Amino acid sequence: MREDDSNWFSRWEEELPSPEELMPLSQTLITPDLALAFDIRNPNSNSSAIAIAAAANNGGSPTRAQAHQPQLQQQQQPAPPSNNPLQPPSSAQPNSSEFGDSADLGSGAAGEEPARTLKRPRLVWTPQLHKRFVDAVAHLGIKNAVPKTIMQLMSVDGLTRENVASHLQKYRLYLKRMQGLSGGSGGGGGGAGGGGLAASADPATDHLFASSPVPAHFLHPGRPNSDHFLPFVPVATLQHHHHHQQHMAAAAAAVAAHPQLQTQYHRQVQHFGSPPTNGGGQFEHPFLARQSQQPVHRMGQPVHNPVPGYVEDLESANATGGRKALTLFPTGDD
DNA sequence: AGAGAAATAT
DNA sequence: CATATTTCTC
Repeated sequence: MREDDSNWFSRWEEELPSPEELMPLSQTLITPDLALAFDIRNPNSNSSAIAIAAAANNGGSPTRAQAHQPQLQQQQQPAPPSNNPLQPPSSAQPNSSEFGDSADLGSGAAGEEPARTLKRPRLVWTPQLHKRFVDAVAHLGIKNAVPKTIMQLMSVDGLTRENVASHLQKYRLYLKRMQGLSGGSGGGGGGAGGGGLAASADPATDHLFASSPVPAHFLHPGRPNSDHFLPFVPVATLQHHHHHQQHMAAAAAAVAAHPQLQTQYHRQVQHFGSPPTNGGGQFEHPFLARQSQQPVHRMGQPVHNPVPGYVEDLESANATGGRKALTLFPTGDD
């Protein structure tokens, strides 16, 4: 499996770029937290590139649009209303900013602990997040691909075992499905491979998974077949005539979440943001005190979150310089 | 205690 | 309706 090790390493970067990923703005600016810590004031202070994935469930909306997933990307800034509009992700450069922000899982460790019993908002599995998930699983191997390990490997703050477990379940199902129609009959080896889009039982579900290339042998353990799947990312299901600003809000893996108690109208936001860290695994950042937690406002009010919720690139990719992205992972293959 | 699968909620 | 969350069981 050493081979894999080296492989995944290089693969990691390759798999990073996704059409969808590029679309959303993945600009990483100075986080409010950071700014505060450094006492820096950015004129543009729209820094908080908070990608808020709001899942608007229209229960009784007259508007009957197809099953869309209205995910809004909002960037709110704690500062004055003078908000700067979104900036086009002009630079397609991978943000190598790795700042660990503290995710408040509904419980601020910063001195405010409203309630730890608060229910966690819905987690939005963005392609990126999923990618990370897949990567983790891939690196771990199906064998060790257990929720706990995966979760730990992902180092995604806010992610809980349940989340992973649940997703893992789905993922396995997806894989199984793929196996079924790809190699099932006749051994057309790799029929569904590249395109893989040919037959999809669940367009929506598959779509997400399709976003991330299957590491490889995922489909058939025991057979180290290096069937390379084409990096071809099926952008299927892109049949929207309207140009919306929405799309996959996937700027980053996560978004700021905060306990907004909305009965039915849910705009749950999730805040994540734990980069793979460096050096040694996952540590806490001595700096960046978490002063997230904003006072709970009454609902109905546009809550600006002073929360240091910002997104950033998931992976730190490469860097010849000398930074190791996700490394030192106990691949633990015995 | 943890993982897997199913059921439920949103 | 699909997805994610929650619960139960092994």
